Amino acid sequence: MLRLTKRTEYGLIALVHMAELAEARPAGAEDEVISARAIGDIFPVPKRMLAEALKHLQQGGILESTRGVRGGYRLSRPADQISLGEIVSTLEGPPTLTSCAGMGAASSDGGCDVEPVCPIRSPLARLRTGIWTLFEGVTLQALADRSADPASLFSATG
Amino acid sequence: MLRLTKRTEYGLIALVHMAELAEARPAGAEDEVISARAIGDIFPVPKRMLAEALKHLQQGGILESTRGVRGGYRLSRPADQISLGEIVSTLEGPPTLTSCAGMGAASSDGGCDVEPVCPIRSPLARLRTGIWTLFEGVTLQALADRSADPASLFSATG
DNA sequence: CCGAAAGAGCACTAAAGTAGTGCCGATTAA
DNA sequence: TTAATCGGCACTACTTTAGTGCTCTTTCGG
Repeated sequence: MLRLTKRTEYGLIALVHMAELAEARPAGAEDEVISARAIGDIFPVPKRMLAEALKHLQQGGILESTRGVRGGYRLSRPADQISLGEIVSTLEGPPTLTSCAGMGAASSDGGCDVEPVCPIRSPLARLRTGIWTLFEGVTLQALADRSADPASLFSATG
Repeated sequence: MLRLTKRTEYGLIALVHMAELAEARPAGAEDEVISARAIGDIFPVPKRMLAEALKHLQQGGILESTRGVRGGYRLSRPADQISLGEIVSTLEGPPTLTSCAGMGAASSDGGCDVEPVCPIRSPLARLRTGIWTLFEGVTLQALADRSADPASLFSATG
């Protein structure tokens, strides 16, 4: 029922924490990293799941990793250039809303029987775009800025 | 991953169809009903699932039912007074986005361990409100009006 | 009264998705 | 060399979802 997965939650928690770290960091220390273990010590979440989320975020280009002792992760870009849409899309795929989302009209995709007469396909696709726009309009920076006016979460749509 | 259930899809298909029927109906025939079987004959969906969805919609006050031979369902209100939010909420509960949504700060709800230090609870709650606002802003009328300007799906936010 | 059509309720199975864990390999600083 | 760390594969258990079966109740029409 329109719920994010735990892996996404854990990834978001870690990302917000990393954004806050980056904010507080002195100039010249931009390449400082934090390990999955260190994050797991701060937040009471299953460490392995957290590591899974971080791995996916690295694969998606949101995090950069350094291996070996004193290795860890850091944001690949400033937090205001990372959208919630990109994060969610990386961790669990784009929101589909319906099972037929993303399918062409071709039947070769093994898709929806209703498609030829479906009265909701098109409007729901538009709704999905609306939701997606919300996600794209929220930056990691906005998520991490806890002192901000609640209304400022959405950069564009307000 | 942010997907509606099949039951919700089937319910929406039926509702849109019923809205179109109501639109085309002559004055004085407002209490005309359509049976679950008849809808299932039109759209290639599992008839029992469709019936489940209609039953829930009746329980939620969106549909009215007439039992017995020549019984069936009809919208309990004009289509422009039924929001997508109400429909989705009836068929699968309100969107929660996170597992901790809707929980108070009390620990008695068996809730989230992270809550005391969770950095994403509050912003995600706001995001959830944003999504919910989208759903509330779409009426069954707008869903059913296929000739309309695509931009008019959302009555308020545009 | 009887039978058929229709909704209402309950319970069940099977498939899919999610949460979480185990294990081991590769890399790198000390 | 060792230990910390990321990286990849696979596996189990649990929950949700999809779909079906059966029976009861209501109501129209004969």
